[in-house]
This record gives sequence, structure tokens and C-alpha cells, in this order.
Amino acid sequence: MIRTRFAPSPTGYMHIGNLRTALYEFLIAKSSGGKFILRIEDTDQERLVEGSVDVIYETLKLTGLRHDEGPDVGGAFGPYVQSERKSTYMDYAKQLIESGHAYYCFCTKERLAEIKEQNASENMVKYDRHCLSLSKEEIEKNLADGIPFIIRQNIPQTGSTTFHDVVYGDITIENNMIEDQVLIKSDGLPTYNFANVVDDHLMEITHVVRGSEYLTSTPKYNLLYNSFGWNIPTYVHLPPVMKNQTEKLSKRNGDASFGDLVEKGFLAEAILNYIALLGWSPSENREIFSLEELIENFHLEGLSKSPSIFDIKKLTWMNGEYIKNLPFEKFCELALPQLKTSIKRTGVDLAKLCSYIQSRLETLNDIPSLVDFIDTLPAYDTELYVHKKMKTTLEIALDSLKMVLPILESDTCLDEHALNDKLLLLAEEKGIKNGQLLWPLRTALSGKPTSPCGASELAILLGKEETLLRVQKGIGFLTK
RNA sequence: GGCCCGUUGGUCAAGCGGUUAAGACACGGCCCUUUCACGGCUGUAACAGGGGUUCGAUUCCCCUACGGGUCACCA
Repeated sequence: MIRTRFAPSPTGYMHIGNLRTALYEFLIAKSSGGKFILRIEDTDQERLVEGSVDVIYETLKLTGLRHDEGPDVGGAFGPYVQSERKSTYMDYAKQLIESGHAYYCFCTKERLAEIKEQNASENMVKYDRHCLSLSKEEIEKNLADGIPFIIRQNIPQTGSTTFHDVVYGDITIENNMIEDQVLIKSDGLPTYNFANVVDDHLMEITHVVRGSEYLTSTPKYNLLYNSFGWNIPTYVHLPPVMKNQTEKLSKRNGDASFGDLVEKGFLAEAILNYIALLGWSPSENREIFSLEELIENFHLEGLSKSPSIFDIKKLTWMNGEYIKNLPFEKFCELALPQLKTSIKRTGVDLAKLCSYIQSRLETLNDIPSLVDFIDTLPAYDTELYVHKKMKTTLEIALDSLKMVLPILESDTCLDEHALNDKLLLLAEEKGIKNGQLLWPLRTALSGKPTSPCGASELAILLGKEETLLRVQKGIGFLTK
């Protein structure tokens, strides 16, 4: 059975690249009926950010990436927080020391810095393996004296290590390019590289999915797996999600996180759908996929090697598609809060308004500016009445408003259809184009070059009183 | 700088030795139309460059250029 894990560090927000990794991990597992596990990698005590674990839970919940095992839901391979597994790592590290694959190192940070400095001109500065040659007695003594230590991996100095990656194929790295990396830090906690190998093995992770920045350190992992005699997992390295040609999408650059996008009015489903296509393409030529459909259609071969640039415009389009395809009830549910805060006028049929705006939105945050004219008529220029294509001039506009007034005053027009019929009939009687009659009315009622609905709908929406007020205002405006 | 990886229109991308090199976003035009949208139709636009291999290269190999990654007691 395939088991994948999402292993974020609780250092802040949920970035788009992170979320995409989680998505692919989820899809790889779920497309074959496997398990998706959440593991919190908090071995760097200095970078912990309070509350960030909650952001992770919240995001997974909102996107529907339900994990089968994790700190909050439990599971047979816990604990799922690395800081709670501290002793485990130390035990395994000592096992490696026994077998000669690792060794104690008592070098001070100062000495390490010195080595770096002295060899600054070199292409690559590796640890000089000073402590590898320490005698058993020296080690015992240092340990007994309580001298701080770390544990380093004993990397072979010759030969090369080749590994296979699902996305990138076979990659070979010369062993002499690899440093004797630190396995256990002086605070007793493991480094990411070590904790990962131990946990992935213990949790029976079959597919290790992560960013391509780990590509060159993968040989170290394999050497570790081999030292333990463990099976090497399937590697799936993912190219980064970029902001532009040269910069990665990142918090440091001030780029939007998942949470930011939700706040900007994007739907979680649309975000997920969009990022699924950022680095993966389905075999079928289509783009709209629900999470369920992604599971059905996901296949490893569709993963690409090259980085992709996050395009907010395409996300925006896709979000619009999702909004349009929302069941009306659901859309109202999402739109109503925004509508209620934007519109203070009483008696406005918000449900009706919802039906007008659903196809005109790209994000939920477009709502306020779309309906702002309802509360207060914006200041507008008389030029707004002129519409060349409909051959509507200021004179015609004035005439039209005057003609329309009696109809608006009559009580018989209670719905937009009836009103519209009357207006069209009037236009026909007067022998003018529909637009010549309706455009001025629309303009007088909205005060804007565009509105979410037509003249009749606006009139009904605003109510008789306000409608008459605005038309009269328009007439006065044009008469001046 | 060493090593690793990548490079198809502005963007996402299909392609996996022979194609008129898909499709989507964005942009332009047309239609629909009382505005704007929606919808429908349509247009502009790409194989980084140079060598090979081959009857034939976007597809395979090499070099160059450009870009990214990595070289931590960070993940």
C-alpha cells in the first residue's frame, strides 16, 4: 500500500508550493487507495512559530486534503511530531556509530568556521573529518567530561551514489562531493535529513515527495538507508513554483499564501484545482477538476521537471469558473455576507441581486465595487448618457427619461419582467431603439458605466421611491 | 566557482523521430445584447543557439547560453 506524508515545519504560513506538495502527496496516495500522513517537523527549535500548526490543520481541512494519520487524528505510527520522538533518533544514531557509519564530533563551531575561512578559495569546503580519527579512549573521555558533541555521518570518500527519481530519472553524485553531514545536533535533536530517513522508514512511507531542492542531498539519504539496511523509498522530486523567471514564490518575497488568497476572495477548490495544474497535466485535455476527479485522474507521468510560474490571472479566471458553477444556494451563502456589509439600504432583494452577480464575479471580493451604487448614487458626468453605438445623445437621453417617468410612477410594475415589457412597448410606440430608452435609464439609476443588471432590474431592485428620485435627478442634471 | 537539474507562444502546457506543433489563461476582432459580464466564433503569438546521429529532428547525443537548486548543528 502506498503511504505518503506531508511533513511541514511549523514556521509560519502555508505557502502555495507547500500546499501543492501536500496535494500531490495526497493524490499519489489516494489515487491508489493509500494513506496520507501528516507529520510535523519541528526539530529546529529556533524557527518555531506559534499557531502555525493550526494553520496547517486549518488549510488541510479547508482544502479537503484529509490526512489518515497525524498528531491530531492519531495512528499506529505515532507520535507524529518529531520533537516527541527525540530519543528514537538518538538510538538510531548510536546504532550507526556502532556499525561505523557515523561518529561523534566534538569540534566547536569556531573551529568549523575557521576551516571554512581558511579554505574559502576552494570550490567546496567540507568538514575535515578531524573527529573521525579520535581514539575510543578520547571519545569516552570527552563524553564523560560532558563536552558538547554532535554525531556525523561517515560518508564514503570514493565511488558514487546513484538514485532514481520518478520525475528526474537517474541521478548520480560523486561521493566526494558529499560532506559528513550532521545527524544529531548539539541540542540532541536530529537534523532534518536524519529525522526524515528514520521517520519515513518507521512510518513505512513508500513515496517520498518533496521539492527539488533536496535532489542533491538525496544520495546522503540513500547512504543512510543502506547503512541501516532499510529499503529505499520511491522518490518524487517536484520543481519549484515560481513568482517569475528567477524568483521562487515565497513568504520572504511577500507573495500570497493560501490563506492570503482565501482572504482575497478565492475559493479553496479553485486554488487547489489551479495548483494541481502547476507542474502536472492530465492525460485528458481539460482543466476543471474537483478533488475527487483529481484523485481519479492523477498519474505520476504527468508531473513535469521544469519550474512553473504562478499566474494569478489564470487562477482568477478559474475562480470565476468555480463561482459560476456553484449551485445558486451555495453561491448565495458565500455572497450574502459581503452583500450585507456593502448594502445598507433596506428592501433590496439580495437573493435576486445574487442571481445577477453570480456570472459577473471572478472573486468574492469583487462584490463591493459591483454593488456600491445601490446605497448611494455615485457622482457622474452627463457624458455617461452618451452611447455612440446606440446613437444615444444627451437630448435623446433627456427625452427618454421624461418618457419613462410615468411608467415608473404607475403601481402596475411590480416585477422587472412586466416593467421591461412596458418599456420595450414604449420604445416600439415611439419608434426608437430599445437602447435609446434603456441606456439613459440604466445610467440614471446606477450612475456607472457598468452595472450588474439592466435598467428594469435596477428599478425593481432600488424600489419605486429611490428609482423616481434618481430619474428625476438625472432629468435635472440633463436639463441644466 | 564545483556538482545536480531545467529550457515549446507573455503564462500554464500537450507532444515522447515524420503533426498544418494541441488546448487553456491573457490580449485583439466579430456575434449575441439596454451596460458590463456570461456564452459562441475567430485572430496574433513558441520548439534558447550551434554542432552532430538519422532518409528525416521540438523529440536522441554533445557543446554553448540562460535560469534554477545545492555546497549549514535550516528545513
